[in-house]
Amino acid sequence: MKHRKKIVTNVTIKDVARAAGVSIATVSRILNGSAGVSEELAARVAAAVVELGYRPNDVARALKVRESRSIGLIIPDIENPFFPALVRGVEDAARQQGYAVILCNTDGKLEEEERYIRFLFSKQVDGILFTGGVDCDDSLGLLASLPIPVVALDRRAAAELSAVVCDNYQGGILAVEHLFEQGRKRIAFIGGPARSSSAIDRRRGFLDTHSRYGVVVNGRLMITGNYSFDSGYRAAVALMESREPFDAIFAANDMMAIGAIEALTEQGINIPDDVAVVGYDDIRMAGWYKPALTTVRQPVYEMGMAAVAMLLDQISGVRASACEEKFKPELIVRNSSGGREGHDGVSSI
Amino acid sequence: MKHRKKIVTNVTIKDVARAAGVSIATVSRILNGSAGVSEELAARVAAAVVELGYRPNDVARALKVRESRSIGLIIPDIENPFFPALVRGVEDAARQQGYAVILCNTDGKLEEEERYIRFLFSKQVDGILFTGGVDCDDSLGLLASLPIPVVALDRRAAAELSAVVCDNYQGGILAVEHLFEQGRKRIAFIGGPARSSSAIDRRRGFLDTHSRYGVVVNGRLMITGNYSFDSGYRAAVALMESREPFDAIFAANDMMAIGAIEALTEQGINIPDDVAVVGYDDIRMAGWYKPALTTVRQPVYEMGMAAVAMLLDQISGVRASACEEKFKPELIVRNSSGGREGHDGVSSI
DNA sequence: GTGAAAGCGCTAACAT
DNA sequence: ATGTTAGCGCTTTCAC
Repeated sequence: MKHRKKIVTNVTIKDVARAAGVSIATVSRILNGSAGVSEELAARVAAAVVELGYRPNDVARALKVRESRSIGLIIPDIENPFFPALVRGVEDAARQQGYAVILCNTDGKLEEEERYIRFLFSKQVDGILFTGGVDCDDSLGLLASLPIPVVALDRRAAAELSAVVCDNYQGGILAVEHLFEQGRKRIAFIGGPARSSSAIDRRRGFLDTHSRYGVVVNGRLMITGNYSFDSGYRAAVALMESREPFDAIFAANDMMAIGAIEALTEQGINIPDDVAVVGYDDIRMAGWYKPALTTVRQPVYEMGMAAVAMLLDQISGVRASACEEKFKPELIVRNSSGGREGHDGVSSI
Repeated sequence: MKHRKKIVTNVTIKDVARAAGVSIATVSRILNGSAGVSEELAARVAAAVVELGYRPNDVARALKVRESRSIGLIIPDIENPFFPALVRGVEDAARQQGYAVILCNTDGKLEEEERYIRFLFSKQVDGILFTGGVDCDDSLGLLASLPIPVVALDRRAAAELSAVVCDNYQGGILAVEHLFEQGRKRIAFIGGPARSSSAIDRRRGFLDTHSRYGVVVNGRLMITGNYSFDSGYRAAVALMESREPFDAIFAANDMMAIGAIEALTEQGINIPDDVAVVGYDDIRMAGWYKPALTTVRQPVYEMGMAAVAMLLDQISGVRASACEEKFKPELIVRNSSGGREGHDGVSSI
């Protein structure tokens, strides 16, 4: 461990100016790379800076220039395996531009969302990245009322807000087409919360693909879950108890798919021989699970990065109007659907 | 969506004062709940606040009182399944006290750690929660040189820093005792990075328990990994190639345990009949994996909360000197070690 | 009980 | 090219 002087009192731009024998304006100019400063003074100031261990006070700067170089990131729950990659994408992009990201977990609760929105506003964040819960319309209204750029993540653009999403409709199509190609005809659907835009779009993809293939959907094979393991488990139990025959399940996320598989397996039903299962998201566990889960991948990390880029464009005024960036989902075929990829070993990690 | 007025210009304490017909000092007193303000003025100010939609500017307050009510949280990688629960614990505790948390991913790289430490210092965070990489001694030195409270997380307290840890030595003991109780005698060890304090302590628990049971350790059964799935996989391959007989593996984290099981299973080795496996951490996947993983759980969420409590104590000056809080690990018996818990279904979720 | 005023550390006119 | 100064929004003495 290198020895370092303990900094006791915060050293300010004033101290640097005194030490270098210049005015604070000159120090500020040099620090900010403004043009028109002599080599000599620049050197003297630079020396004083390292000598004193000076670091600019960002909150003073923020107060002066009305820009905190920080953004808020509101998500339901970092412990939900869908979010870490998203957060990492956001953080990487933000850091690259010198922005701090303040993380906010709301559990999708409206009151927490609004609490955090106000909190972030007080903190003077330059923008907010928002992934709300199912009933986030009120929050979106509050966001729209604030004079801060906002981009919605993984939620369809509402009102005049920008958004970064993945094409959930297309994802639903991908899943069902794959199942049809495997020769499955009676596909059960375990959906997400009724009002969630992602859930709605995936469901629409499911239904439309059936029409397009001329297959009639059995409504009793459609169940609504809430994206949790438990709801997937319960959905599969309900499916079995209904005694409606089915040879496949498309679950609107991986957690529910895994929950369903657990329930099915406990009853001696073989995956994929008896029932093929396709999930959604391609969370990390999907590749390790037995059977390895066929799923629809969203480029979550990239979406996080894109959202930051869009937000910063808005902050800097490059982009004024609301816009939507839509990513393409990708079908990842593994064992649970009986796809031909076969055993999914270490190579998939 | 409720209708809300779009706030165009930021309204300041001055506007509120004018609207309420009082001085800004009075507004400030009322907002901060200072004693000695008349009911009447308080009401008038409160009315003006809602009328104008006023929200205090935290960065001005921070500049004035030299306290930003934000803390930095430095971790290697939020995508590592160990960290989400930690981060959530930190965030929940921080929010409860009105603190914002700035998330920083370093990938355990020294340069990123130092970059972020300086960044956070400039941002005037009131304290830093630090989980460094393997070689974080330099970072710890830098941290110690700053006039900001710091608590190390999941790392043994170095220098004069406070720390929140889990008893890794005890965890190692738990794992090995369990394996001995299952009648296993030839236990392989897949350890973490040589200089990581957690890895060292778990290893020490492994070794000491052997001595205590009078079992001599076969050095060729001890392999060093880096906490990744791949390194666990490779370790198991090396173990098999060594042709040393072994009937159990204690891996210093769950990812390596799972990697090892994949490698073993591919060679037709049955878990737990041929080889019992115990992991460490109890990441979420451990309960879902097949076979469900016996592991040593750390109370990660609680550790995150405790770290915030300790940090805030230090910030407020309640606690001046460095201290260490050590949590107890817990053995979670599942199928991979042949423990008697039997099938681990939905109940474990 | 209330107000006037100083000043936190910085940037950006403006003046020289 | 460099210095002087006002002021960002707030809290907090200090007077009254």
